[in-house]
Amino acid sequence: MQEAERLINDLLVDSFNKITAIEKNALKQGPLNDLTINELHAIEAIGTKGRTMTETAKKLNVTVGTLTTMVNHLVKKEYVTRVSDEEDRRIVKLVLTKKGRLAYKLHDHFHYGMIKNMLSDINESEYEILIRALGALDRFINETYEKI
Amino acid sequence: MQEAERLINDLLVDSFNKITAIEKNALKQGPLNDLTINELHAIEAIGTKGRTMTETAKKLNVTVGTLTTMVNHLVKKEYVTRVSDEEDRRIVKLVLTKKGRLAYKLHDHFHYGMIKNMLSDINESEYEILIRALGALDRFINETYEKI
DNA sequence: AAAAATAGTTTGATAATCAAAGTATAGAGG
DNA sequence: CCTCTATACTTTGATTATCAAACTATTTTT
Repeated sequence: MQEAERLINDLLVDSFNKITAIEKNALKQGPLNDLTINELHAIEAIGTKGRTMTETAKKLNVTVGTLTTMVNHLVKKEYVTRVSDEEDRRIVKLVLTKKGRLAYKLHDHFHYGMIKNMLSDINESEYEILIRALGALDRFINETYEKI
Repeated sequence: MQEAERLINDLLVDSFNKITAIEKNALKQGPLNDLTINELHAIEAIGTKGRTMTETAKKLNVTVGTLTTMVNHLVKKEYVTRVSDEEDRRIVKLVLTKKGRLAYKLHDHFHYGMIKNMLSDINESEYEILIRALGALDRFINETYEKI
């Protein structure tokens, strides 16, 4: 690998691993310690507006079957409810309970702190450029991703 | 979360999720399809120079016990050998076999292609800002990580 | 020499995951 | 309106990933 590419690659891989570790640790210490990291990510994926099983599974990159068991746990722990669609009764909409929305907010806050720190070196006017750079990354990834 | 921070956060989270999915898929299709994604990452962590159990486990953010079972599989599949240290016989050094080094190279190549493509859409000024942002992210992450 | 520390492994339990089969509902074509 | 096909989800059976705690072997400290 070339020098610059290797640097960026290693920064990304290493950062990602460490973010996961930090997140896991924060979870274990904090008030949401009855959740696993994957369950928390499921809550994140369901979001404040709710999502169907298929949508959520796609966002998490797991099969719908895998999501079913995760949702079973989340329902038992009272973070999520299943609401069946009146129009099309095959569809299950996942909705966060009050407890679920609180978990969402706490996790959101955690991420916000991380990003704010990350951006502390970058001034207001450079935001736009960074967003453009990340947008390019996102476009490339989506292109590749859609081919899967 | 503020607007800009949320956007950057979502772009990053989404990108990482998709990179993982792309990687998993590439693995399943390619010549290394007897490896799971975690085993491949273990090979990546062991690296060309080899690493002890403790070092490797730390790099992967798993317990040494978890790593033991992964290494058992990798030894059975002939990607890794255990070499015990002559000086201190408690220490096990993990070393890639020829097959393991090939897997390492292939995975490395895959990452390189991804990063190269990702950067091809990004112009000079964006590139610089991206590196600064990643550097800041890395510093912040390491600071936080060390406290765990 | 005994005690404490360190490096790994094993064990027992739980969580994560998938592919494939199964259930229920909706839509399309005759 | 019936049948066939497609879609949305759940269940099942199996494998993999993971941890904490107990255990083994070796080294270091006292």
